Amino acid sequence: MKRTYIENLAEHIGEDVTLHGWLYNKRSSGKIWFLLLRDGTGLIQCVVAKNNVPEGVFSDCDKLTQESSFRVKGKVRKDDRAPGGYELDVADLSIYSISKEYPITPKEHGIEFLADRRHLWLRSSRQHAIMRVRHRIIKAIRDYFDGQGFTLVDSPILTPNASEGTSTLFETPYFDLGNAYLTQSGQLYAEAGAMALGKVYCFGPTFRAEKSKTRRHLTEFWMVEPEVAFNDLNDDMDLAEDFLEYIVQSVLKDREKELKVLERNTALLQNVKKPLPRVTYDEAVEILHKKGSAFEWGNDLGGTDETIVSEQFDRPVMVHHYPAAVKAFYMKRDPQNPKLALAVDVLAPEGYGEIIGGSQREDDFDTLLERIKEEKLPEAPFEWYLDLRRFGTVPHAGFGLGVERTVSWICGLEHIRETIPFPRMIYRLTP
RNA sequence: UCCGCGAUAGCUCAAUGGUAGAGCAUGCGGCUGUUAACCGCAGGGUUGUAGGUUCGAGUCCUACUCGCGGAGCCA
Repeated sequence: MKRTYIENLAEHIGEDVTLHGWLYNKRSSGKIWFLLLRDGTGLIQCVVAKNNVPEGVFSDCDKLTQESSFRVKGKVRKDDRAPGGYELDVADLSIYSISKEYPITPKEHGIEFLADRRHLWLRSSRQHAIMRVRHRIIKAIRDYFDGQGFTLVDSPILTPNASEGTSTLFETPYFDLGNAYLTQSGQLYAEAGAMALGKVYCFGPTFRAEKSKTRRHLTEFWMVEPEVAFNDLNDDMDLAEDFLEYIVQSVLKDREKELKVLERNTALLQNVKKPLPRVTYDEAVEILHKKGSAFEWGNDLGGTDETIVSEQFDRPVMVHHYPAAVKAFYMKRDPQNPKLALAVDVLAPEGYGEIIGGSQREDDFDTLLERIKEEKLPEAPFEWYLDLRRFGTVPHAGFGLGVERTVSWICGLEHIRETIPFPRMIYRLTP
């Protein structure tokens, strides 16, 4: 008999099917077993009545422990008592493997215990839902750019230098060429791509060796970075808001069930539509002062400041024209006011903070060289980057979206460590 | 790096300085509609480590280890 998946059972009502999976939980009542089967696509309760199955099958049910694997044959029945709406009346069952003392019980566990068993924790319904949302977000990202005529130009992971100079990077010996560093951003390479192909994006893992110890940080995370030749800051913001709307609406449309498992208030996500509010850094500082903050002009917005600003809006807010001093060397200064950078951060609502950071890039050779010197960066590794300004430089802009922060926000999670299958944090390298 | 909190059964947690306990999980028994099922019985402990105070320390003190949360940095 051909295999059927739980997510497709609606098409098989009244039919005999064979399901393969793992035991999520079971209950018994003397001469009847209720086996909750998990197959990766969903959950279904299988009902085993002693009188309806061959000799031996009923006693096999007794041997099944949590996460034991088995296959089961039976008839699909619609049942309003079942959480999924369907049940399976079992005619036969055979065991693949008996699981011995599965550590993650259907009770509460501490975070360290679960993190140590991340490889098993992924089987639980909450983690299952998060991974499904994550996948849909990544698909939306690719669909969006592919559908807009962007070309994927992946940046290298091993790089000779820091792209922004400030962060602490992971270092590794590289043959006779000294040390290589794990990339913290593909942006500089994406700029080269944009000059070659016009509209590009890179999408891959990035690494930060900073000892950040918060619910918003990982040492290894995924970032998607579009870069567009001839775009200015306003074009950049237009792209960011259109992109974000597409991602959120795609998830709402295709992952309703998963968001329900996560008990996410989707009303707040429905709001994520164009246009997103745009405020200047100056206006953001005004908001902070109005709310009683002692924030000083010239500083970067901290986590708490971001939360106060984003609380004033019912959807993500774009903060632009930051003080140049707190932003990276490659960001273009505002011609109207050289103290400001043509930069934008998109802050997610509900305290989730910065999910996008972007800017128009410095396209003038002399100015860019000056910035590199100001930041005391070594010039040699940036020679290729300066070439982009030597040979047909044009205005261009782009941004980076942090995938895990986006997943965390859309799922409404407490901590970013649940957004990636195997999180890497300052004190966690395993499993 | 700095500040705060924590570590007791496999797990989640209780225990006024005076005999270390419960629920879940595990094992055995009962139940033909259970929904983190329920009922009965049983096994399960070097209280993170090392010192100290005390007649007596899970509890008080010191140091260390590990973890959690926050700051800084950032997506």
